[in-house]
Amino acid sequence: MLHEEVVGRVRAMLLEGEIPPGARIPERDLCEKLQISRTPLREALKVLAAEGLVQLLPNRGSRAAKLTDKDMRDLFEVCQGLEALAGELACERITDAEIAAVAAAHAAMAQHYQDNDLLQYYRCNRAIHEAIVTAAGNPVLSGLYESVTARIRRARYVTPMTPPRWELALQEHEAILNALRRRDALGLAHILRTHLRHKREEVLQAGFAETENPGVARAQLRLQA
Amino acid sequence: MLHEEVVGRVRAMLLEGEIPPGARIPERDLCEKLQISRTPLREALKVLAAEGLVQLLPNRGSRAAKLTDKDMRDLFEVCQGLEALAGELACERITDAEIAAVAAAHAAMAQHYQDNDLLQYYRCNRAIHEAIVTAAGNPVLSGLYESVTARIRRARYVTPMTPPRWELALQEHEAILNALRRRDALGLAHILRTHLRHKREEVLQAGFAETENPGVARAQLRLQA
DNA sequence: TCCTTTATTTTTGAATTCAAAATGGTCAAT
DNA sequence: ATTGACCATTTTGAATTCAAAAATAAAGGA
Repeated sequence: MLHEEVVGRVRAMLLEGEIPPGARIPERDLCEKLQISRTPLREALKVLAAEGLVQLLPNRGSRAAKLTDKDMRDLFEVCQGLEALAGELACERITDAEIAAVAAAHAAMAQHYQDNDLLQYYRCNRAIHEAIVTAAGNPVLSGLYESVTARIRRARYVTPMTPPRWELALQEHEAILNALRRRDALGLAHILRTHLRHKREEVLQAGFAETENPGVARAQLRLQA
Repeated sequence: MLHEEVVGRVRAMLLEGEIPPGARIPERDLCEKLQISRTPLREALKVLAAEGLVQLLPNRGSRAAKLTDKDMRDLFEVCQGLEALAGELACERITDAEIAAVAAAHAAMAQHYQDNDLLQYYRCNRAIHEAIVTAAGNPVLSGLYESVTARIRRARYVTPMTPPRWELALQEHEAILNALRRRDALGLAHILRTHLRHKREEVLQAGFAETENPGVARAQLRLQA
């Protein structure tokens, strides 16, 4: 179905930053680029607006949602709560095979840490957290988590990780893995909460939200190109 | 804007049960009823599908989502987690005025309990929980909570409350209020979790009412004929 | 020169139209 | 009588069209 396809493509463009936060989205241009008519695109925009990725302005079109500092804090809080919940549920339901998968991802991540490969490290990190959420066996939870993390990821293109922070993160991950192995629900929930609080502090401290307009100007240019 | 209006109207129809779970939604009929063209209605249906209230079948139209037992359990689990998070946050941020409001609602609820007025009791109950979520001061959280509770509410039109259950619920609410007054975040989170687990047991045990699916009904009729 | 006002163009919101897929019904064949 | 193929009708998916609102450009006056 075309509709689903379009939602996916546009969502990807938003998450990849191809359409930067705050950028206006001229329907006609996007239609041309995607080779579709306006009808399915507009449907997709409404859906993405409901997801919080797009902002609709009455009679003035839509723009990519721009997150304020407060929005970011809120998203992190919720993400934290969802992960803690996922951890608790995962402890009840996770299989040995799934734990092994998490352990493998953790090992790979540690290796990337040694190699100082930040990008690959992030990939593994995300895989671990997603594996835990999946292990919770709750599609509703998975859906909300996906939605929230997508919005967060979109805002921070790059997080500068100081060495001590990085080391701490790794230690926390080790603790997470151990709690999972012990199937210690409360312990895991607690670790996940502090782990994410640390990440939040990192991101918020870095100051992701530039309120200047040059970014918007660039957005228009890139979209036309 | 028409689009928002339509989403709201159709969502209400779904939540009120005017469109029962599992029912097919013929676009043309609904357009006629709402006096609009198909375009805005279809946009609305896509949004509601993203919210989980409507199910889209490729080339076969849409139907009101029908929740399975598992879906219900998942929703409750998430709702539980969200409320616990809201409670923790509320303890940090709630004002004395807001606490007073919760206390008032609680008192009213206790009165309705005395009067055996289940409907009004539910109204107050919901108001209390929503007040706590609001007091968390996190719009992202509020949005997700709203979405999840809406889906839950849709499934259970009526929950048969046995007297002992009801009494227990009231006691738990008393404990919730006290924890709020003490601003005891961990305590409140714990109480909210058990409180909602009890409610979930109630609902799941009752076997939430399944309204008849027209398609199924017709199939059965033809079989008998 | 700058601001206000008006006309033109562009863009959005929603209805209509068109094509494709599915549904329902009829009729022949076994 | 039941099954299966074929055609008509309905319904959906997406493009196009039309109207209204906003943005832009232009002209006139202080």
